[in-house]
Amino acid sequence: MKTDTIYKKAFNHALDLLEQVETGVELPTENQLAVQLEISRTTVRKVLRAFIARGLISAGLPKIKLHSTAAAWERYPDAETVQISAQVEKSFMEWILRDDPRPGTLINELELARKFGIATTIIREFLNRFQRFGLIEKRNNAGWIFRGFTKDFALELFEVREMYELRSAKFFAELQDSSPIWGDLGALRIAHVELLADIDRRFHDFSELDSRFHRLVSSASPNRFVDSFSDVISLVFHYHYQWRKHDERQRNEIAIHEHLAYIDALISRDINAIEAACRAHLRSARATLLRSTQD
Amino acid sequence: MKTDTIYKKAFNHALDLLEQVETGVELPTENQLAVQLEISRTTVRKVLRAFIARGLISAGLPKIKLHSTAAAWERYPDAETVQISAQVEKSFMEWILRDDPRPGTLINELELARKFGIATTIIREFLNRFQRFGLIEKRNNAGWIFRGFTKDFALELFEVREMYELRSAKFFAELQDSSPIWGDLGALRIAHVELLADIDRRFHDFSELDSRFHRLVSSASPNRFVDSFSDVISLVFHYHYQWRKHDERQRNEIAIHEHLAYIDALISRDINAIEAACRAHLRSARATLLRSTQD
DNA sequence: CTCCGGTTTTATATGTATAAGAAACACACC
DNA sequence: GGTGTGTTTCTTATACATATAAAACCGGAG
Repeated sequence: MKTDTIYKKAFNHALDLLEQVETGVELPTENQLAVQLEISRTTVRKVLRAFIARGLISAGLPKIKLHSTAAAWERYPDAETVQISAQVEKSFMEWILRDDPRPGTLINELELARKFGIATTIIREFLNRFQRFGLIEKRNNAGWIFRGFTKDFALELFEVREMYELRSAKFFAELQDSSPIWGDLGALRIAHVELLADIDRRFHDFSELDSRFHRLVSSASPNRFVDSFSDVISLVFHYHYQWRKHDERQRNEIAIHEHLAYIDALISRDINAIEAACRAHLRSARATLLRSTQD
Repeated sequence: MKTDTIYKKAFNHALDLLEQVETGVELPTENQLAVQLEISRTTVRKVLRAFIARGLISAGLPKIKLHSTAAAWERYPDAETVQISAQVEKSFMEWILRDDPRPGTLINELELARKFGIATTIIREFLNRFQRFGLIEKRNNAGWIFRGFTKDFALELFEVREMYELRSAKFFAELQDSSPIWGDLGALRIAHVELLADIDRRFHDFSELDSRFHRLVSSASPNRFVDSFSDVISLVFHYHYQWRKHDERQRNEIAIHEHLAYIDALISRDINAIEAACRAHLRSARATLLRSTQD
């Protein structure tokens, strides 16, 4: 059966909102809440019923916030607010990082399902979607093979990444002055500088910044195939950073400097400078990745 | 339950093989047949049992081909020899071609399942895999949207295709003289010439030749991401050719000439000539595709 | 006629069941 | 001891069931 993670997440979210209003105030309509919480009215009503049952709001109409005890404000744990299908990727990647299966290892749907404590359907669905990341391969009627986090994988990944990144960077430089994307780039530059200033403590925040930056660059000229490749890169880097922790701080510091050079080149709109900065960054990112491959 | 399409296909295949030997001849072992038919021994045995039941071969060991009536040689219809999951793509694309849904149309799993006469599980699995073709998009908890065979789609597709094709062509030109791929290219050239000679009758054979040629070019420098994109192109062209039939013969004739020029450029190994021929071909392919988009 | 909340319908997410097929095991024979 | 068939076990492909969530429908009020 479908899990009620959406409801639980909405419940927590609605509780946050409710906390911020005074006792006695009227609540927004169901439709308004549905829009605000980005869920259907059906679920909003379920949340409201729960609130009423807990004595947080009045039962009649219009609904009013009531004064209530602290216990009634109990939230659902975060783990219960994510859909199973979303958890699978995490479980799967963690399994790879932990068990470090050899390239060529057979992946068994049932075994994974048992290991992760979920139904095979979900595993299958996940594997089918995950296929595009190039780390697994399907053999008809005979299961899946883990291809491994190999040198080939890294090289092939970067070959495509370089094509895409250079393409996007060139489009970026041609953006109108009036484009709001320049503002986003400025904000991102500041975020980089701030992170750099506090690098010793916050170095693991870089992974997310990295992903944001590269997505911004490609957003200058949307292309569904390029965009979808960003997911591949994000995933690989997200987990890669966890894979090789030992010089993470230093690696990230270097990467931030490269990003800053790249950002400044973009701002200068000098095509040659952009290409140089972009290539320099990719070269060093590839070298880092290659160092942690499996073969 | 799982369908027995593998068995039926193997049955037909084995019947073809059996037909070619004389009555009284001993059959290969089960293991040998398994290798030859590319299936497991379990299924080979099922086929052999069926053959025995039909009086085609002897029951004891060693198994011998018997003389039997024409009726015993009945085959399973082709439609029953493909796995359901493989049929879905066909049904789905035909649905798109026939119903011509507007971009933005909601796709309903249950409705499709009923229309195609299969379980929703399979539709879901298909949609998940099909996502990468960029024609549909998933909205969480709210089904799928058909994005349409639009101008944007064609342009984005060709942008990536051009990057990939130029890259592969360059690698191709650097292939060692001794590489067997040159032989394949020669054979493909001949196939093109032959098709051209008989273009009036065989013009629909071009679609397959097109796909073979582009795959050969990219095989010079394997890259899983590039290769996987070939599937996208093949699919689009395969169905696109069916979409706009009216000047198909002429379009294909032109494309064959472009291919020949491209092949000759590859053989010459002249980078500039290759790039020119490649771009020329892609430009015309894109123009053709654009003419049949939806908006 | 637009928005509201009550009610009903439909669709998706996830679990479970099972036949078909693959793989492993076992024993015999040359 | 390798190869062959009989037998058993395990895995995948597919169908089906059901709870949750989304969407559609509806009558009433401002």
